[in-house]
Amino acid sequence: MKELSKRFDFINIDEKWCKYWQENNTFSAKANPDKEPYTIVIPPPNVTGILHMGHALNNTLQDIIIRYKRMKGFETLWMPGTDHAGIATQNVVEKQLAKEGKSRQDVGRDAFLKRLWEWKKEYGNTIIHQLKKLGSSCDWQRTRFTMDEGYSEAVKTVFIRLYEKGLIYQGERIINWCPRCHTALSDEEAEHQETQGHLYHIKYPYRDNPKEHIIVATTRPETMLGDTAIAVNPNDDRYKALIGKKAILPLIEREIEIIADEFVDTQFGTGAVKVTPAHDPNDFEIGKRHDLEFINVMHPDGRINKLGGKFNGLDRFEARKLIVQELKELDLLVRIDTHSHSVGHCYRCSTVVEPYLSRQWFVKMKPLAEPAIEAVNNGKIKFHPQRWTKVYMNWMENIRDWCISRQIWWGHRIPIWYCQDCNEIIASSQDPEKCPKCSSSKLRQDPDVMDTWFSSWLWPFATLDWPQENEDLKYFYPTSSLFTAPEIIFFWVARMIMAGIEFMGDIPFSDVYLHGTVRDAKGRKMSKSLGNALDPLEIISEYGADALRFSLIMNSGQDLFISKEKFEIGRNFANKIWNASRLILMNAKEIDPDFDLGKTSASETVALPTRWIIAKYFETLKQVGAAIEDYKYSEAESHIYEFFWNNFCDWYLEIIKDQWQDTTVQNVAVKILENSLKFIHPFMPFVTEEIWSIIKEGEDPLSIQSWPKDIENIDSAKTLSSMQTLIDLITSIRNIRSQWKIKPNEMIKCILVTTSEESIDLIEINSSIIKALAKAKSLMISKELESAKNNAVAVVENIKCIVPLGDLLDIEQEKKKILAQIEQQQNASSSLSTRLNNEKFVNNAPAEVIEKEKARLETIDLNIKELKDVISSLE
RNA sequence: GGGCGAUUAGCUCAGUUGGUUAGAGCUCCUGACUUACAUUCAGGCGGCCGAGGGUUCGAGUCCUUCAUCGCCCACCA
Repeated sequence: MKELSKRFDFINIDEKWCKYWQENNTFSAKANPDKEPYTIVIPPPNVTGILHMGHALNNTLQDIIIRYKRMKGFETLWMPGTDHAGIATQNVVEKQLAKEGKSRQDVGRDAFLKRLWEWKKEYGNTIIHQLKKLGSSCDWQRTRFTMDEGYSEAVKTVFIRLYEKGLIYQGERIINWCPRCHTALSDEEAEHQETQGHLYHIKYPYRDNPKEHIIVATTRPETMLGDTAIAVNPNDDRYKALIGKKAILPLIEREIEIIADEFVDTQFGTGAVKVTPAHDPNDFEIGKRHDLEFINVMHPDGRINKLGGKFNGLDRFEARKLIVQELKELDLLVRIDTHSHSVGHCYRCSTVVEPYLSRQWFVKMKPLAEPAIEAVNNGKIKFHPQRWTKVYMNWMENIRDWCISRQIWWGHRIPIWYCQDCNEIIASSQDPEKCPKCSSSKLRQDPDVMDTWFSSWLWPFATLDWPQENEDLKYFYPTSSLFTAPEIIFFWVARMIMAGIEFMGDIPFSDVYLHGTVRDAKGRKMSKSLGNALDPLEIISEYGADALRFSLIMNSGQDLFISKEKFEIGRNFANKIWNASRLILMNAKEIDPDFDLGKTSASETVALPTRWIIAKYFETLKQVGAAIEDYKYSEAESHIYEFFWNNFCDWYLEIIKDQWQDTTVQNVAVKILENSLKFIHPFMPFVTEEIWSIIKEGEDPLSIQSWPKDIENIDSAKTLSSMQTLIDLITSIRNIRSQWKIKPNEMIKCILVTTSEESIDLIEINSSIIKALAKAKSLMISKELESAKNNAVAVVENIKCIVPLGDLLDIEQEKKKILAQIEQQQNASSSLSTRLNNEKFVNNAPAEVIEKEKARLETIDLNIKELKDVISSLE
């Protein structure tokens, strides 16, 4: 067997295996009738994306389960890909153009799109490369993009089907408009932030009595240019008499009516509201109810248009300033209150969103939502942790129609054409040549593209070439589980469920795992603008990909609070694995490839520590498997960490340190190492793959090895408890040694207080034994407790306490300590016996609890007796 | 305003259906250069389990009220 290098060189090892897995297509998946499929689709990162901690966490989780299932014998497909991310991507290229002093309109749609595709070709794979560095075991040959040709086919097909079903309609609405991106945003895309603004109180004079006025309050004075009414609550006594009266809109001098509407809150502001139906969603509703005029005073870029009179051409915020100033001069401004309210911001560029009247395409969601609610209600789809079910339900039950048109160029174009001659609307998945009604060839395609999510919601089946039918689609759909962040339950998860049921007739996945948000140590979201983002790639180069993965998962209960030091735990653990392997490889020379751990553990002739570590190993194997199946990854890691480090390295490898000549010991160490590598592999693929390749030179890579076999009913209770006794014994001896700073070469005397008749033995422990103890656990070299009899210490299985004597011991102080202990134990004893004499307890508590309590009482009483003996012996 | 979650050691978190003396890791402190590993080893300190009330033989765990924090949704003229 080869040896391991002294240093764990993760940089080269990461790179080596990353390359190997790709060149050999280790993770390619095919429909295979002999195996059960296990499929995951990646939440497609934005094509503009660069790897951040959220991706790292998300993909590590997926990789753990997919590697685990692969080793468990499933035909695993992890489908990778990227999302075309409409606005984000368009932004990137628009920025490029801006540097050249051009806008997208300057270059024109076709040329602009061409540049976008060029950009995509050049830079669009960045995130994919980064995901590979993480160790993600995707089937990379299948990498898909939401604007692939076939994928576009799926998007169009879906649009047409919904259109023909009557679920797609066009309508005028106040939508969230980003004046910078020039596009509509869905409600989910408008991020509301609490903002310190102002509430302006403005006088609107009455037409018939210009000296009197009604005062309205507004946060956006510039919208007054489009006011077409003033509304008051019909039950508001202050204003009842005014209903139906006319007022004059200042600055514009338009005559507007005072109307009554229940919507108005009498408590807020002045109780009178200016109504701007074209610029506010509520006013829009009021406008419809009262049949008001809709006056749009703004250009799509946020500048005031010619309906704004002399403010024509000014930016909305510029106009606000001027309007306020002018009102002041006219003595129409009563006062300005500071007012905190939440303002929508574009989720892409953070520009303040403008509620804007425009014509958009919508999908009716209710009919799609119903079966999707049912699928979760009847348990076909499960959320982990379960509490997210409520969040999903809450949204689905109050679902609103989905605005799917976007006024940008990068995306799937809406497959709708308008006939210039007869105004017919044509929906078609093929580009139509003439109007089916009037045969005119003057057709114009709708300029808008679809919301990016309108393609992502098809991801689980469109990536498998739907609407084409093929073997892969049949075999791998529905997928198994989905891993994503809770933020996109509405955007994506819910919509995928609806699409899956609607178009495939089956749910898209059965389990949804929602992981936490990665935050910095102070609990803030990691973001570039805050400058608190930790770059996963930096961590990879500094600590290794395995360290990144292991540490992230270790912290992944709920939200993760991450700082750089947290990655040390993973780095240290990888290093530990490396060094333990190195030690074993240096010493194990006679290896039997068919060595059977199960049989060895059952053999009484095998030394206790060996039987113990085997039992621990099987216990851990079970725990790790169960935890993964149960989506409890950090728990799985704790079991691994505890076993490998605290049991295997700290105890077993120490115990066998001078027994390497024993072939059983060699084989056990190697076998346990090999199998541990297997169950560590999903968490830390690189270091385990490397060590495996050295131990098992010439064999298949670890990634496609099978998961270790479990054995049923290993009876290890006795082994575990004997070993525990031994560990306790050694630990207490060690403690005493360190407590009184006894040096190994000193002769000391100890009293061993035992439960045997001799009760108190004065035993001399010579320096060689102390030295042995100091060498950590060497007592256990002896195969059995009995055979260690001559060693004087291990003779006594029931040692309760050990008290050293001699010059080093302050007897008075020791006595005090023991007396305190006695008191404590006596208290425990009396409260316990009260409890055991309580009828209700005896009648109600389960038998085993009572037994335990009785045993505990006995032990305590025994302890008291022994402590008293110690006291008397000291005197 | 509606919903969800959290509160356990200085910090970050575990803690099964209520059942021994509430556990880890990090930090801090004390020791050890023991040839796989100082990215190490052996120890120690540190807890009225957010507050009050209730159910129970028994509550970190169940119920209730309150407090503080976080997240999501809606509204905010």
